[in-house]
Amino acid sequence: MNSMTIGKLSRATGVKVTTIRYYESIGLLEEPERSASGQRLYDDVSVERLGFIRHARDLGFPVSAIRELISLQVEPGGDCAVVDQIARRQLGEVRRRLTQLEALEAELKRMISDCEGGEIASCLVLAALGRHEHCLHDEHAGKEVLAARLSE
Amino acid sequence: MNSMTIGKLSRATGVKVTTIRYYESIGLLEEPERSASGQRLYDDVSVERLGFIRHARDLGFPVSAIRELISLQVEPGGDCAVVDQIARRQLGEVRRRLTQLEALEAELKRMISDCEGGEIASCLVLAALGRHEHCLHDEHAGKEVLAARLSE
DNA sequence: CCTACAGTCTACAGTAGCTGTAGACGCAAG
DNA sequence: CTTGCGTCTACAGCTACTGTAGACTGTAGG
Repeated sequence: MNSMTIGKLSRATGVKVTTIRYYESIGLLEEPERSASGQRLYDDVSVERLGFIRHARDLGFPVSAIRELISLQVEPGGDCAVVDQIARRQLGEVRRRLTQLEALEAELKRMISDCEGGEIASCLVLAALGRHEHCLHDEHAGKEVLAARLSE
Repeated sequence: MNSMTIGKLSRATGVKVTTIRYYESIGLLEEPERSASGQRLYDDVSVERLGFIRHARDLGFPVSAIRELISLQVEPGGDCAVVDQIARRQLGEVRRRLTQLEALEAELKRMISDCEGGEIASCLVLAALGRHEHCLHDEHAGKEVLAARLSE
């Protein structure tokens, strides 16, 4: 018998118990069997599925994309191009963030190296944060990429 | 007279009206004067302050850090080291994310280039997502950096 | 068999950093 | 005077979870 409780599934996949229940609640994982007392019972297939979800999440795929990937997985006769497109979109996203972060790293590095210590009144980090008109977000720079929020 | 409504402040700084009100509600911006009819009235100093906040947010500083920076700004006799430390912490964060994203980019690129089209049943992107045991999150890799969520 | 304790259950609130909505009021131009 | 945008408050919603409360279950030791 290959049935396990939610805790074992959690340890097997590295996904927290609460997160597993959350995935079930939003329909990413289908509802599992229950024991007589109502505890969720999973099997090896569940480990596979949750591993897939976790890996996709770790790669930064949003839940909506994962939902799409799962629905595609279910009909194995379909065209691979859709999957490819989702992966490419994700790669584009990752590259966009990389570009942003590289710019941020450069500016932070510059700010910090300019700051030679001393009193706050003359702190160059604070000054740099104030000098917003010459930095990333110049209204006329036309680089929308940089204007996008980091956390997006 | 240099007084402006919230809409003008929004246009002057590139911060949305709703976001300005949100910043006020969480105490990042102090409550402004009001007109007789209750509309918020700002001045050039407000533009400075909001610009500072926006720039710091764009650099990825969390609101809590910005709050700290503002409170430091208010007492100009203090030591610059605290500011420096916040900036360095932020730089560390940015670099951590850069490392993660570079790894993700590599894996996504590999996944996509492996996929030569065809049917979903044999799609290598989906297969790669399933093959979680050999990828970023190998339990024994010991690289916690890579295990951290992208969206953090 | 009893007790202790870890594990599980549901349901709901909280997190960050906003965005969107509803419905009422303000203000300037035609 | 009306049109239409701007502003107001208050609250719900977003993503992807995390944390909490309070009750129940399962198991190992004594």
